[in-house]
Amino acid sequence: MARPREFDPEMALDKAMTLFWDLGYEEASLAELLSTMEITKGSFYKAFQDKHSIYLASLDHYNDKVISGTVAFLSDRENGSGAERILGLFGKVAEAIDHDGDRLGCFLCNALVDKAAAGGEAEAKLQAMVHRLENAFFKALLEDTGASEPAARETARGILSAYFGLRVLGRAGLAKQMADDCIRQVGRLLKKAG
Amino acid sequence: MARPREFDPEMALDKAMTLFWDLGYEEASLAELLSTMEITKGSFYKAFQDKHSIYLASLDHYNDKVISGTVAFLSDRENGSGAERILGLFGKVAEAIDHDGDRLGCFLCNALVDKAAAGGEAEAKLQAMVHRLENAFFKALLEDTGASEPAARETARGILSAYFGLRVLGRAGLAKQMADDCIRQVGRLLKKAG
DNA sequence: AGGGTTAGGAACCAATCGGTACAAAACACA
DNA sequence: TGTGTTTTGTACCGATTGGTTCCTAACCCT
Repeated sequence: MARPREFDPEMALDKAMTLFWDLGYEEASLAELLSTMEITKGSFYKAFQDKHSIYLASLDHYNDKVISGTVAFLSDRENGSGAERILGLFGKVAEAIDHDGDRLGCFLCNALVDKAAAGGEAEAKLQAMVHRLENAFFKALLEDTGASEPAARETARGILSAYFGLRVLGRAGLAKQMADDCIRQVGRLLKKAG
Repeated sequence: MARPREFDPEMALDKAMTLFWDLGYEEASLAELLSTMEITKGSFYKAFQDKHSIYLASLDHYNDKVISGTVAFLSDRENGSGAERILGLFGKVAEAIDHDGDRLGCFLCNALVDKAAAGGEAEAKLQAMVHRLENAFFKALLEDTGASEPAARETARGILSAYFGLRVLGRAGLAKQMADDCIRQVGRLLKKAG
């Protein structure tokens, strides 16, 4: 019935997400977005409302892809006990850092700090993602130890903050030296109080 | 010998620092800088080289004022044992968050994530500040327990990541609910392995 | 009081910002 | 083969970006 679009919207969104992830909201200019998405302005504004809208869409995309993947990993009993899964997640992060030299960090963590995103819809999305992560830690902790719910909740939050801290250090380029030590400390939190 | 300047350069720098702290590098526009510093363009470019230079100066200023204050607090035996001082620091952070509703977070932490600052001189300054903090934790830990240096180093890094994580959560507006739990977990890290 | 020197402030700058308008192009369907 | 519909690309928009110029104002010192 009409001219078909020449690009895959999801692929384009994925590229946009990566750019926001790397640069933050303001620093990712429209021009850079267009070039990395490999579309032109016309297509951009037709497919995605405007810059702010595609930023929100990028947050959702991150939630759907990355956070969901992380939560799934933390929930999957095939990855070992709850504590093993949590340590496994940290191990994967550390590996990405000093194997692939990852300096992107975590989009969620970066966006939490990014003031341009703050307020309104974005903040609500971010907080929802944080709670998803927290609950994934919480459930993993509850599962393999007989810990009380309040104790597991507390530990989950401690691990959550250690997680964000590690991602900050990773982005700063310092985690290569520190990641292993940080993870061993997370391991201590997992021992018998979890 | 000449016309005296009508503003206090250190006060102005302090204002600039706070704006960068709150908004990040890009988001803090020159216009906003000028209005919060209460000077005009002429004075600005005469006293401080350009935007990037005053950003670097702001980082130094933060190091001199805030980081130094934190390190001093962590070193001062009048604030209790090493572990008590560390918990005291976290307590102060938590108090700022749910008493004054602090959403600024930590400039160091924010800047570590801010890509606009990344690379070159800024990154070196940031890493130096991180190491100052790490060493302050390390020394506090070494002091009151008879822990080995490697063990204290490891714990210091775990605490460092928990610290940054808490600051991220604080900036996200989530620490009000989580701060106490996070701190109790830090307390666990301080027990006998520190 | 006057000269030397510096700060202050406004006018101006090109470049870039995000966003819009609109015509040409490419398809589906009749 | 049109015809209607949607995508695509480009030209254009005002606003704002960081930065420079340059004249005037204000001061210290002799």
